[in-house]
Amino acid sequence: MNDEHTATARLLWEPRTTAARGPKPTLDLERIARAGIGVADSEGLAAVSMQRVAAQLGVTKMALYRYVPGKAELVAVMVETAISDPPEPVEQDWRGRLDAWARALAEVFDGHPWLLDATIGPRVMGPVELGWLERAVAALDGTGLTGPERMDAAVLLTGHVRSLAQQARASGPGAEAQLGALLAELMRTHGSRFPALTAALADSGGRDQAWEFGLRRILDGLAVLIDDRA
Amino acid sequence: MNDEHTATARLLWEPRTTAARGPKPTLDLERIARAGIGVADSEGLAAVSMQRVAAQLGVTKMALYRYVPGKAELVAVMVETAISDPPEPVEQDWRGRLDAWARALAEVFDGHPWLLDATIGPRVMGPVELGWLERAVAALDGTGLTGPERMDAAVLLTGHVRSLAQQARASGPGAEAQLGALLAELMRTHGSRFPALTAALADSGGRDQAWEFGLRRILDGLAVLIDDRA
DNA sequence: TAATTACTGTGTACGATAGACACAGTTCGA
DNA sequence: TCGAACTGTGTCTATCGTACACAGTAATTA
Repeated sequence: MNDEHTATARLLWEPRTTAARGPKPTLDLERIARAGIGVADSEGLAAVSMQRVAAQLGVTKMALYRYVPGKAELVAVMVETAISDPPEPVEQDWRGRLDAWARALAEVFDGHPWLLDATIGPRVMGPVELGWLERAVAALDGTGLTGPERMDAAVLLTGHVRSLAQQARASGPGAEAQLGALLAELMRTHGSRFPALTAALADSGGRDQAWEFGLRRILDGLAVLIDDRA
Repeated sequence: MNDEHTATARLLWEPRTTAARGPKPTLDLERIARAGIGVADSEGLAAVSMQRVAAQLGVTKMALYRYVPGKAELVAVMVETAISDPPEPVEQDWRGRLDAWARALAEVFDGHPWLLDATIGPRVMGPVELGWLERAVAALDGTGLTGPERMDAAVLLTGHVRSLAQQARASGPGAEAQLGALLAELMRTHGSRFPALTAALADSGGRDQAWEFGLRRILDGLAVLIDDRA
């Protein structure tokens, strides 16, 4: 029962207790998290090591273990810190609210691409992350959807944002753009094995609409259900 | 230019050349990949190390480097091998085809949960993986959608499948189910900060419909667009 | 047949990683 | 004033990916 998940939960949810005795701590959890975020932002999550973060703060790596049980928990705190608070709900209908929510979430992933790596797999959500979910569910209040349906809609939207953020990272600026050239090369050589793909890539009217396209489809699909309920 | 991505591309796309001279190889790429898949299936991607895979095959870890340039490429081959070929397209309308496609893809992720970890981030797709994309795009032939739109729809659907597979892993059977208990505990303590979530979880009619819910919403959204075109 | 050449798997070595543990210095409460 | 609680540090181990030299093997060539 007392495994790593509960340790993470305690770290993310329980209030920090200040030590009564002993020397003043040089650091605090927030500063450590920010240092880690700095490294991850500029060099990726793989570059985040205890050594690296500690060096950034002018301390030995072992000092960090006074604040964090292990690296996994450090990353969890980094995630919770990097996700800024969800935006204030806009005064519109459910569609406008969800639209704004999705765009704000996309901005978070855009600012910290490593969040995609750090938030994969089963894990404990912190209060800030749960706050985002709360906002999405709240945005659907008064639509006639049941509780589980509102949850499912939020999950669906989150999935789209994540998926497109990942896509953006692969085809975005920087050295990764070379991946596109590689794919083009492969399609030129083996294109005959993928006729539908070749055709689809050929008539490229306006590109990079995947984000708007998916968002509109999802909201349209929700609208069908909501209208049906009314 | 000659970086790791091109090495992966060569490994995945170019035909294997057999050595003219020298001792008979004890292994082949396929066996190595299967060994890695076996480890990943039972103990997760984190348990896949060169040592572990080599031991599984009765060889030293260094022997693997005769077949694979490095671990990253090994994982790429594992991915390409674990994703079985896409299913034969069913004889139905676009909606039936996409529906079947999505369910088949979900089964792949269900059988190899580590694929979620291994397919994150910018990377080179192999022929099998690209074959899946091809099938999804082909399923939308004759719908009046443009090429890019068909691509975007495929990406949207893939994102949903991935997202829900991840969700399933977190709340699925096994020791991870404890995460749900942890979340419930947190909601009991801090529930007042998340009123909409609390309400949504309270009136839980039928649970675990997120997969069907999302799929239906996406297909409905696509239907709106397709009908609009006609 | 003998020598050459290309390829195989192995053993050793190195740097980087996460983390356990003992220790000395620091601060507050008794 | 003394001891308890806490701090950051130095040392140590196990594990990881991988570079490199080496000896054995099989086909090609002389």
